[in-house]
Amino acid sequence: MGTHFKGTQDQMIALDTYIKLTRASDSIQARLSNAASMQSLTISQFGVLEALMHLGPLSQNELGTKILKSNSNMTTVIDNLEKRNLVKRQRSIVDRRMIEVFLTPTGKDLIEGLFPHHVLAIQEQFSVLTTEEQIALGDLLRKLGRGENEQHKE
Amino acid sequence: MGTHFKGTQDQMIALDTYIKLTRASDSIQARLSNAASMQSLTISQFGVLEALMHLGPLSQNELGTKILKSNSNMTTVIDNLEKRNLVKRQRSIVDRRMIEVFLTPTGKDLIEGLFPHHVLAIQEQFSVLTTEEQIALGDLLRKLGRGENEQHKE
DNA sequence: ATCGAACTTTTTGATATCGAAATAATAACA
DNA sequence: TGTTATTATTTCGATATCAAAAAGTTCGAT
Repeated sequence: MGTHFKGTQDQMIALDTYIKLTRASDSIQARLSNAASMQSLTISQFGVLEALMHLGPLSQNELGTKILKSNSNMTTVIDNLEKRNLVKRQRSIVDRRMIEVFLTPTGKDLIEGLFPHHVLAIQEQFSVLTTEEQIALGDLLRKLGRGENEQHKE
Repeated sequence: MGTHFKGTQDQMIALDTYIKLTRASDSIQARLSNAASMQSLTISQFGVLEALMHLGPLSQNELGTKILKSNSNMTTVIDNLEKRNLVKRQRSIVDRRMIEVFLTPTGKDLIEGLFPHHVLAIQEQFSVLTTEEQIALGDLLRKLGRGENEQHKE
């Protein structure tokens, strides 16, 4: 147990697992960020391009929901993608509050070229685990991500 | 499988597990950031104060290693903690390249007051998993965080 | 038809985060 | 003893990230 904390057994295990979760996620993220498959895209930029590739044009709000980022952050990320001519904005005709974000041909080519390499990089990162371990891990993470125990409305 | 990607079975599982890892980590982080136990501290600020509380004075470089952040980032984080009088810098006498970072009395009181609540918040987040599940999860995450398969020097 | 609630995006101001280059100090070694 | 390599921190410029407030749009309910 890598901690200097003295509490109940239950607390120590939770704290230890939390530290491992953070470290594993940060480490994987850092390794993937440096991978050639990311070119000069950030994780969020990559996530936006990937969502547009798989799902077609989306509003900024929808994109934010997909990649778990705030709306104000989406404005910034889309700004930077637009500067590089990878996406285009277009006010929605049906609901003028929304802005539809599209891949440009350049953006489409880029993400379609990078994505397969990205998958290979991920596959390699996870190759330290067997298929069964990955599935078991995914199950535990899913429970954690959903976080069902919500009886704490302070 | 929540993905729109067609690849080998192995790739799809790795990609799916990767997405779950990212989402679980982001979700937990976001919930803890909003918890009362964080007061107005960021995750990194909290991590620095916690390390200093448990380990005593450390150099910025050591702190960066502990919380997995770059040296230049540590300069910024320590700057902001210093502004709020929670830590103090002092050039090391033995090696004048280093800066020792200390908790001020205010900083010490703050982190000692917050830490137990932080542990409770983490314990609650992880209570969706049994003790055995948390231990199993920790084992898988440890392997992943270490990332042994390093035969990819391009 | 209008008023107010709800929704989408932007702006603003603060902090985080990195890599690269600059600066300063120590260590290695010839 | 110099000279070079290494190490620790800072600065700079770019991007990310959030919450809160502002601005514009739509919707609901009268």
